[in-house]
Amino acid sequence: MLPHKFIEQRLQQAVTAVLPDADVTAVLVRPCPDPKFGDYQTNALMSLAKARKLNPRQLASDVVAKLDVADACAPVEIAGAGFLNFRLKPAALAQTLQGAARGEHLFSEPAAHPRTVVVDFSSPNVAKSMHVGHIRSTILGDCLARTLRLLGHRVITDNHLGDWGTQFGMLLVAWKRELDAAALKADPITEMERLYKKVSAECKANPATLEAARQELVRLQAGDEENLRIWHEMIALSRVQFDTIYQRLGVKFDHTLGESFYHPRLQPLVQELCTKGIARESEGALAVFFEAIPPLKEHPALIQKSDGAFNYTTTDLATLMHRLETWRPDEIVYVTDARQQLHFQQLFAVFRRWHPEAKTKLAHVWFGSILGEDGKPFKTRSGDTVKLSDLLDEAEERAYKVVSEKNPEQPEPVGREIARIVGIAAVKYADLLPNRQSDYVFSWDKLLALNGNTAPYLQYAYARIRSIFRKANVGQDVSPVPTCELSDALKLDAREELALARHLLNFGLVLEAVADDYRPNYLCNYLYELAGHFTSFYENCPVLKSAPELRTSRLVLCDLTARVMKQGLDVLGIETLEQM
RNA sequence: GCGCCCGUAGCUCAGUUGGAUAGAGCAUCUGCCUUCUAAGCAGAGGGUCCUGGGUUCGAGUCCCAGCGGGCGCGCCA
Repeated sequence: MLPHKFIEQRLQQAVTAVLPDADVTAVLVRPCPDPKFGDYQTNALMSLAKARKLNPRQLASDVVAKLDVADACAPVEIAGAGFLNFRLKPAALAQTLQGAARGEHLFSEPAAHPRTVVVDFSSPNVAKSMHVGHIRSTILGDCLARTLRLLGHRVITDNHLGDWGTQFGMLLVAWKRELDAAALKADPITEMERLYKKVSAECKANPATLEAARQELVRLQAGDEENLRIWHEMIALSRVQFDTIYQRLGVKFDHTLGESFYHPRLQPLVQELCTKGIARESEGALAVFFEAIPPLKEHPALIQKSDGAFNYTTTDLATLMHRLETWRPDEIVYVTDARQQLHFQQLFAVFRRWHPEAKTKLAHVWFGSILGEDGKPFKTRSGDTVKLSDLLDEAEERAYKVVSEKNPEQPEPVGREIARIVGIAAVKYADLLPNRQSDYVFSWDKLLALNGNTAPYLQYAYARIRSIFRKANVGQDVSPVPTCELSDALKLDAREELALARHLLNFGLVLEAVADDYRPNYLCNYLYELAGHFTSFYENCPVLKSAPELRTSRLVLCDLTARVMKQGLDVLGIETLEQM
């Protein structure tokens, strides 16, 4: 068991011994903010004492009297207003590191109670190009899925494609009237976007075109053969584009069930909501009202439009039901931008009223916008949305410039491959580093900066470690992370060694925090600190030139750092490089 | 009008159940490459955490009011 878990368990037992009816789930152990206090601390006793009007220092000393952590810690210290400070015994620290070096763990433990979690993210629209608006959902969602998987949960990723709706009526009109077959063949998305742009302008100007679009949509929904064929073709062409992007990003989905998949379920669903008295007629449409929920009182959810068509609340309800029936998840996570908060509040509220018995946790994980350097929504110079493929191309191109400047003698193909990995990593990292709820300003210079909290910096730290192993002649180059020989005792004496070692132990804690709060930026910051601790160690503690025993000990530390860095970056969806 | 979010160093941003002396990068300044990749390290300066109240042992974090900004608010998704 990892030390902090051990301490936490013993601490909770001690608290229970002193206060048998206390809820100990919030009695947690955290790393100390300053190493001078120790390795771990708890401040839970102070809030516990406050809630019960006890003297916090007295409670702390009562708990300490019942607390036995001597296996792992030096005597526990009561500090300040009632903190408990824990200091790991050197043997406990070394033992944990050695367990990791033997491959028994990598500073995290599988969840005690694995859950089934559906993660819904990305969701691009058919016949349109993926653009910057999809990048955060895609990258965040993928990262959360990876984190949950690493922690031992059963994760199902589902890409809810926008493949149904009014836009297809318009597209069908334009497709039939003025499709440029050659252009379609050359660049399908651009042609479909051209068609859509043209016809949607026409619809605004000319009611007859709008009516024609409506009729095409009705025919499509009624199963008209030609319309279905065209629609299928649009989906197939779009998915080629999506798959290309996902491949570049290293993102995979277990399922891609578009909106159209749920179409047959919508009518019965609406029927049921009406029969159960949950939905009712309002201004010609069918709506669910939330009189009992103050924030939603003024915001009923429409589930059928006055023209009889369904909207996205209806589809999302059907999707939700399908997921419950198919996968029986404990939790469903929706990764979308902030503007959809009201929608998800409504969706969840309808569902709770419909199925009050359901225990499934529903989480809307929302994020802010990507802004240009002018502080306005990120656009190209000409004012168009930035295509994701262009963005990734530019990232790789800019990364190549940096790479070849740093390493001019590198053969071009090698440089290109490094640039690909660095460029994609930089874009992803820039997206994961800010608190997801804040808007962030997209800046190439910051993204690809070689110093500061960026992907290249982390990758560089990793590459430096790997370089040590090449020079050390331990392990083979084919194995990205060789296991090095272990001595029985790690020698952790230098300040830099201890700081690095202690930081390694916190990896699992951070992963859990990421999963609990859906915030990958915690992991970004952890890895940045890890890289910082490592480079300090690297500057001050020679590895290869040290005496044999110390050399081995330091190689172990290097190896563990590399493994955590690689695993951490992998969770962020970022590849590592053996050489930069 | 109502709701959600934001306001932290010159700039861009972190800030884990409220917790110990508010952090990082950039920019400015000072050192460090015959030594495992200097894409680096060590150090310095720089703060009314928007304002004003409140809660309490303790508030950047919670509550109330105000100011400034972004977004959303029935038939788009």
